[in-house]
Amino acid sequence: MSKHQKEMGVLKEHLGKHQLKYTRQRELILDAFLKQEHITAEEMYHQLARKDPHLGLATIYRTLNLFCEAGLAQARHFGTQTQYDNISHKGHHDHLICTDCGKIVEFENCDIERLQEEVATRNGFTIKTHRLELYGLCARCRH
Amino acid sequence: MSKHQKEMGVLKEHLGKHQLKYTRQRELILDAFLKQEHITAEEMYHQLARKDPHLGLATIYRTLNLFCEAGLAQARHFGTQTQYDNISHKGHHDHLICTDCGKIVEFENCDIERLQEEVATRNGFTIKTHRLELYGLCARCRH
DNA sequence: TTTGAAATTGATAAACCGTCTCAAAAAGAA
DNA sequence: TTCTTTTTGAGACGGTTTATCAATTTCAAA
Repeated sequence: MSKHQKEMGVLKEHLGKHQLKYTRQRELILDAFLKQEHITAEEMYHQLARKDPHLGLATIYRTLNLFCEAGLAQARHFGTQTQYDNISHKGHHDHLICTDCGKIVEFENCDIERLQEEVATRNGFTIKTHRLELYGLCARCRH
Repeated sequence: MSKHQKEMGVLKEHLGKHQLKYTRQRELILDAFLKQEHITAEEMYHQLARKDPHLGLATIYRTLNLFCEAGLAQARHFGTQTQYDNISHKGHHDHLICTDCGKIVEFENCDIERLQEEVATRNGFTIKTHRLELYGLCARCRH
């Protein structure tokens, strides 16, 4: 009995609508995915290698893309890799990044999020996720 | 006499600080880059092929990455390619990105920028640049 | 202006990420 | 069970970006 009844329901509904099948691999990958806020295919590959050493990387890519189509995940290109964000995981945090020492401070700001919504609405968009990074110098590196 | 005195100054200062040299290729690439709002390495490669048929693709990648380090450019990964944004072109533009069709809408929002400054100040940071990307569905893809 | 150490270049090889291919296996309806 | 369809795993593949390295260029010092 999984803890992720709701998400599993969403997935099964999507599978049903598209003549797709519910497989052991898809269940395994869904369980691992829902525990994360965001993950890359490569990370998941290593993470699941213990549970199923024969699970192929291609299957993980296929399945994460399937989750995107089902509305459970959201792909985001970060650096050279693709991050798959867990949509159901809220509390999105943004980053302040020091370009000198690499220090990263996480923050959350409701006012900014509200303004983002406004901008999106004005342009006919519906936001699913966002990414905000502020680059500069931290207090120590400014001197 | 270039039109881009200010940016060239920024580049030369960065070069000086890091024992790097000012070359014909870097000047050529900077000129081409500053005319664009954003460009890929491949696009620039073709664009500059007429002026210098022997200019290598690797040099373009190296130089665009150098511009990022100097604070003149900002890399953005979309799809399989990397877009190099011209920081100076506008104040700074942010992006609304449709995850379905890839459509990109640029926007600027002073209120958001002001709130960003507040967050930074509160954390002792001095912002040099930022990156804000809103991911979702555009009006057409929502249906 | 020449000299010489250090950085840069161009050409191409290599790495990297993600997708495609296809035979074998699994799912699921009848 | 049987049969059709989908999925899987393994590796090949394709496109983008980085690494390699000998030859060239820059630029500071003589």
